[in-house]
Amino acid sequence: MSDVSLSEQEQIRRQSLEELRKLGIDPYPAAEYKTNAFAQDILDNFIPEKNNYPDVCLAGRIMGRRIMGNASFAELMDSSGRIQIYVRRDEICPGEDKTMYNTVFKRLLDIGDIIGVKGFVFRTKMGETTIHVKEFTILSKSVRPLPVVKEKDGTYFDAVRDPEMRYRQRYIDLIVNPHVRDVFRKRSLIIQSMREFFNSKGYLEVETPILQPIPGGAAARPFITHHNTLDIPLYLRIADELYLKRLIVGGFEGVYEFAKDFRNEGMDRTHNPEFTVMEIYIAYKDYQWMMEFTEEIIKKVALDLHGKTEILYEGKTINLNPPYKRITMLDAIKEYTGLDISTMNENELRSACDRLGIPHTPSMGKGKLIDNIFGEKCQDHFIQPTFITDYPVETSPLTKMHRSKEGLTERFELMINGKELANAYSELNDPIDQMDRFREQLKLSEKGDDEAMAIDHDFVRALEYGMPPASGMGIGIDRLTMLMTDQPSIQDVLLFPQMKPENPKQGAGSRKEEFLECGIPEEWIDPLKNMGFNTCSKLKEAKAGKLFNDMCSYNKKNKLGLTNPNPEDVKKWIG
RNA sequence: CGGCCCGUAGCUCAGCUGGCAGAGCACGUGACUCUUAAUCAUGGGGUCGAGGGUUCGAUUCCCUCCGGGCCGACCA
Repeated sequence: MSDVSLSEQEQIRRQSLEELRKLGIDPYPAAEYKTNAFAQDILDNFIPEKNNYPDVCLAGRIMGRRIMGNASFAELMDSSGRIQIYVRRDEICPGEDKTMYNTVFKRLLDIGDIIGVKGFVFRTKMGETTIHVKEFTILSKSVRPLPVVKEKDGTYFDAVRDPEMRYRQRYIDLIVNPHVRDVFRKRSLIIQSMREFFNSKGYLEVETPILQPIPGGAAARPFITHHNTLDIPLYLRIADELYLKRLIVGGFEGVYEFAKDFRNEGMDRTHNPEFTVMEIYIAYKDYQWMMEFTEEIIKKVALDLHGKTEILYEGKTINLNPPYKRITMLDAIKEYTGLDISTMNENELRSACDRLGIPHTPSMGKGKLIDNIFGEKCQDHFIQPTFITDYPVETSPLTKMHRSKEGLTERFELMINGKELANAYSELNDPIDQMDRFREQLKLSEKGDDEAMAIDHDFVRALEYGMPPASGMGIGIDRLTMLMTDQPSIQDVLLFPQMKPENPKQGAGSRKEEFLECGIPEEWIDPLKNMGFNTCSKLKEAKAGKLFNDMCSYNKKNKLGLTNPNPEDVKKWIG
């Protein structure tokens, strides 16, 4: 019984599956398979003179085969890497019955199957460390052919590069592009390195709500959802800042969270709707202290990952060794535009934007205009790590006013490779000022800024009880990972980046019942769909004679063994 | 949201100004007991992203749609 919607290769593999079962071999055994070695360990540590791997057992996926008759080589890939195995007929099958080799190994196994092998390690004439297999076990049969990627001297042939396949079917990407697994191991290491550092300082890792009644802590459009029992809207968090600061009010010295945040905005090379941010808040510190702390974090991550602070990103050498350059936002603008905007009012800023050719809208306040000038004219210049400090109050509603500079706040962003990597402040802990700032946001919102923050009354209430002076900082983990692993796109550092839903290969088509109502035998429904008649109405457009002929030849060609319809019935279906 | 490019066998990709849909790998069959992008022989495999239009004839030209990429806009 063959299914014509499957490709030839898939059908053959399903047949192999049946043959294995007939031979009494379970293609998906339940039992634990105890291994005692990994491929990479063997490759690294095997010494032929010592014969130090006389009895190994390992499991993995078959990635390539070279069958020469009564002996074969194959590539086995486990979580650590690839190793060659050597299988000889008369050792797999010591007796008269050569089925295990001739039939099972040579014919019924395929690239992609997962097997376990037992044997000893040796080195071939060609000098390759290889497992001489004495016994193998099928652990999982693959019924869908894997893309075959071959490699010689570091050059890959037919590598899967199609981004759509790589991101939609990440499992394939991980199987056939070994360096991809490395990227995600490094991502894990980065997080581990930071967590270690924070824990060593005694800071507490916490978890705060993802579903929030008021999405606060950042300027962004949220995702909205609905809670049925409470019958209220809830928002997926855009930041965890306001909750973490409540915990500082609560008396913790330092709290941090690796948080998934969600922003309902555009997607591109550096933006995914859900992304990971590490936010940390520490009592009795200010943003000056936080700059040094941030330098330490970045340096430690670089050292833990690469053993050095010089990294290469898109061909550019970036030195992450502190101290990093510091420049105020106003000085940066002065340096790259020649304009001193420190005394300009909103109208003067608008004409400055016009002169610089920077677009702006009436809904933009003073802060956004300054931010725009910086973003357009300055940001790209900061390739080496640079702290941009002292942001205008209008774009920093949660930041303490600058201790000495009017209209500015104690805030910095860390720029690396022209991109914002971290954002930090001396946290605003004056509840009256905070309430005023929220009200300013409300005005912006009325002006048409749909990203202005909503007032979080409970957060203000918390501040009213008194929050110690504190400094907080957020690092984009995805962007940090891109930087540290030299990946060009955020999709390359997210295991499952957001994609539009995939188109079903052939539209849903009419339901089975509709075909049955037309009088079409059940066994013919799928074949008809495969012939292109997805819907009953489409079928009715066909000519009866041609349809009858097509069905008979389709039946014959695909060896379906169905009863051919008779021409009279076909006429009736079409009506 | 706009501009440019892409979608052909399981995978990587050819396919010219419109004329029977191709290659390599993979797969099937046969040979081969240290190969390594194994080799040799031989065979099968396609809704050319979907729908419509022009045409005697469309993978090719035109339109619409779907999916993807790059650049820009919006946005951190």
